[in-house]
Amino acid sequence: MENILFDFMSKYISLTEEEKNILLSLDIFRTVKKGTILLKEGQKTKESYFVLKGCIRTYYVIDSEEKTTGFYTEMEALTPPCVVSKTPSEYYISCVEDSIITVSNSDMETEINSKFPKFDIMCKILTEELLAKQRIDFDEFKTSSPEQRYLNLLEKRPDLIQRVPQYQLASYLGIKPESLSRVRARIADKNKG
Amino acid sequence: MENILFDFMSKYISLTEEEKNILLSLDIFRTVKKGTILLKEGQKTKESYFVLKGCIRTYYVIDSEEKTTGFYTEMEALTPPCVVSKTPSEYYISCVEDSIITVSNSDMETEINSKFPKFDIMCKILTEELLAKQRIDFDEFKTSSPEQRYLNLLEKRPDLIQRVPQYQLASYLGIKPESLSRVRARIADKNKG
DNA sequence: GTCATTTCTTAACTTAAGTGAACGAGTTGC
DNA sequence: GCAACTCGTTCACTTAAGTTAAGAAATGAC
Repeated sequence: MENILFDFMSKYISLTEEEKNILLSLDIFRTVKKGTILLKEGQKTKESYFVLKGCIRTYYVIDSEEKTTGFYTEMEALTPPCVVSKTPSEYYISCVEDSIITVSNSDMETEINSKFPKFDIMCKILTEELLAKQRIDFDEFKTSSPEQRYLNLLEKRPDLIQRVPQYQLASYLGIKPESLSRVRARIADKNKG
Repeated sequence: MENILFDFMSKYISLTEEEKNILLSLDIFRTVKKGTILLKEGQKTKESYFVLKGCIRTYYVIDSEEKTTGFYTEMEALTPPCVVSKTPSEYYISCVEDSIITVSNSDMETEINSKFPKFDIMCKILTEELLAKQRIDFDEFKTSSPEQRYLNLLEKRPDLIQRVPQYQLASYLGIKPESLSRVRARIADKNKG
């Protein structure tokens, strides 16, 4: 379990055994059951998450309807905007599957960053990469139709379509579940002839 | 002109006269005419932009149609994703209005950051804030209809609707110019009675 | 296993966005 | 001034998404 995290980190920085031990002593690993709610709307938190195994999602409740806006799977990190803005959360975070994650809080990160410049450098690189990736995702979303977005997802994250309920995928694609059903039917038709 | 930048920076860090002079010596200020293209598709660059006055936009050309995905106005910074990924740019950047901007390259930033830890801290805060803000913008986009998105823009960036051509706003809202015309007509109707 | 609940699909209908074309207002160039 | 262009709007028509409702399929609880 720990090795998954260290392997990931080794892509960005090299870690000594001592540094690894300090990370381990922080007791950040958690196993969470499917359906567990990690964060609720209105709640304040300083916690960030990193998914080692499984899948978590972010969703809003608008007019008593769930609107899923993000899925985080293996090797993906999530720092809720409310941690940065220091305001109550606008959305929920819950586990789509039984998952293994790390949970760290921002005070803890500040302390580690000051002790280990390496760690700080890694965070900076990760944040910049994430910003660029998210910018591109948003651009793709804006410039394509629901059907194109579904096909795009099928190509880039085919696993999501298998492991996540359709109604959650629908709002992730910016449409209603009924529309997603039709999109899928339309595509299946085309592939037949 | 310089003071606009220093005032902005002073919200995050305090600068000595010496530090200000070093920044000035880098010769990063540019005035650019409306229509100037700062970056072309396929081009490689290490440049980041910060708008002191005016407006620049990012757009893709897809099937020989412009798709505008972002506008950057006073006190907004833009580091193209291609600078982070070190690949050719997927989009264009051009000036919507005569503008005053700063142009800095990533080597320069690396050097300043290593000399002035303060600057590095500011960059980190800015990047994290931007990531959170962008995440929320994307979520709002996904969870709302074209009409709601237009109303949202009217509330949050009313200036944009005045200073930017409608056809550029349309793709920014994820729709065609004809649809934006209808949305506007619909809203005007509602306000009459 | 059965029952209850949740999730997915289908259908009929409504509403809005995409498409192709035309028109007028406003610019720009010469 | 006039022609050429750009831009925004409108229209008629097509296509697709939203809505409401019903039922089938899958899942979970016991």
